[in-house]
Amino acid sequence: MKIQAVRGMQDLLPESKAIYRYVEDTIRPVLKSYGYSEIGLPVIESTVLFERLVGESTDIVEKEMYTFTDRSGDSITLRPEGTAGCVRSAQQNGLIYNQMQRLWYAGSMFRYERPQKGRFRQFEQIGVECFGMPGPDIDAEILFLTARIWQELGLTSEVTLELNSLGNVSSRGAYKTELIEYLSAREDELDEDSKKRLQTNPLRILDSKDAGTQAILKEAPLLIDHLDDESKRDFDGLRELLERAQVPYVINPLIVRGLDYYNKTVFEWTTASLGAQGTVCGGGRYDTLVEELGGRPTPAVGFAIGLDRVALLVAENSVTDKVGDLDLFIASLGSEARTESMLLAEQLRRNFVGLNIGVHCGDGKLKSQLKRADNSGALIALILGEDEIAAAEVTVKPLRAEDPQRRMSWPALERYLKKVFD
RNA sequence: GUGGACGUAGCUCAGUCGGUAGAGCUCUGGAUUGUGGUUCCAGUGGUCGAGGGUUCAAUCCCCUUCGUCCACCCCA
Repeated sequence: MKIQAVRGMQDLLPESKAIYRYVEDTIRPVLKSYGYSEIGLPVIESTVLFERLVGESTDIVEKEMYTFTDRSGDSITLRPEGTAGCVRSAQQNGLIYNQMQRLWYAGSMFRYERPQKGRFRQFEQIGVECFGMPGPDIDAEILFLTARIWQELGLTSEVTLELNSLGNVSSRGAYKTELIEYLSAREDELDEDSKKRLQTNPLRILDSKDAGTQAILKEAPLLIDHLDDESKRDFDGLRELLERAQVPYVINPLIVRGLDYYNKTVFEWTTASLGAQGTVCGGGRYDTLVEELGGRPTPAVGFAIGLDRVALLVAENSVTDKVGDLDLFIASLGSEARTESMLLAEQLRRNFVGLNIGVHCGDGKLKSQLKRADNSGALIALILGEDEIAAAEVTVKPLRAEDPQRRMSWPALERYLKKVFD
């Protein structure tokens, strides 16, 4: 019986890993350009942290967490999302004591779900959390920021911004009773999940995909019509900023998000090209979370980008011109020449930092070595054989130009490389 | 967790109405004792996902299981 990867875990082979790397390398400078600082957070947290902050009745906490008892008997959980840990850390380390913070992090999250395209049990997120700013300016900023990221990745036309406001705790509470009242009258027509949610988490019924439930919801009261004055003012303010910055969006009054901690502004960036897993980025405000952890009341907003999904989009949309890994390939014939080729490579790596140099290891016909040189994308192949060793020279063979190959001494080679690669 | 489709060479896939399999790409060798990208020729490579059942005989039929994909669900 062969051992294979655990269900829901994916191996990123060099080709796809390169896409992830490209996505990260594109996003990182954008975050930096907005003045956000990177923070490193643990993959494991106390189970209670998620129970408390994400919400006991959320699906994530109820049935999707990787929870274990460690050797000392403590209940620990592989983080299913990043915000809780970030809030914990910011709080514990005093980062948000009387100050504003703009933080970001990248890493793996874990949820025990049925794997699907764009959904894995270990998945990668880039998360952003901002503390100490009540909005709506900061809300607009992170939306500008995300829009900028899609721009840089060439995904702007693939992606739509959907916006909603959940209001504050009391206006949402008032709305909730109204919604329950409305839905209870038609309970028989609801799907099974929604019936259950009527008791546990009525707002989640809003984003049900069940056709019957959707039909009933058409007539249902809308959250966005029940906002408190402050939430309404902030939401209008956010909309104005988006419009003036010409960031297109649509209002989707049914966005409620599956984590309990959100309030006021919530949003999702969605795509039509990823099937059922269309949310590529999601977030919103969570003004009560810090307090819930025992801190002072601290307004906060954040979002997470699903790297795996973005990578899928990039793979589908970008014409990734296959750039090879190497600049220079060194072929050798015979064991003496092989030793020399290793030493030459070391010397060149020392003198040409940043140049990617591959050396052929082992025996092998020159023919196949050159074939490999060609596939590596190298501009130039160097050949070292008995003749070259005897003359203290090296054969330089341009692979992408019509120039003929030439023999030259090692110092001449360095002068030549300097000319070619500068 | 529920429903459906699918698992054949490293990859993409064909095929066998039940008699143990084939193509393209890759890789290796040759045409070219030390010269790639185009050709041409040849070769390596498969317990036909795993386990069990029916049968003289199973890659094919049946059951179970694992995995993948799609939808539900969930959300990034």
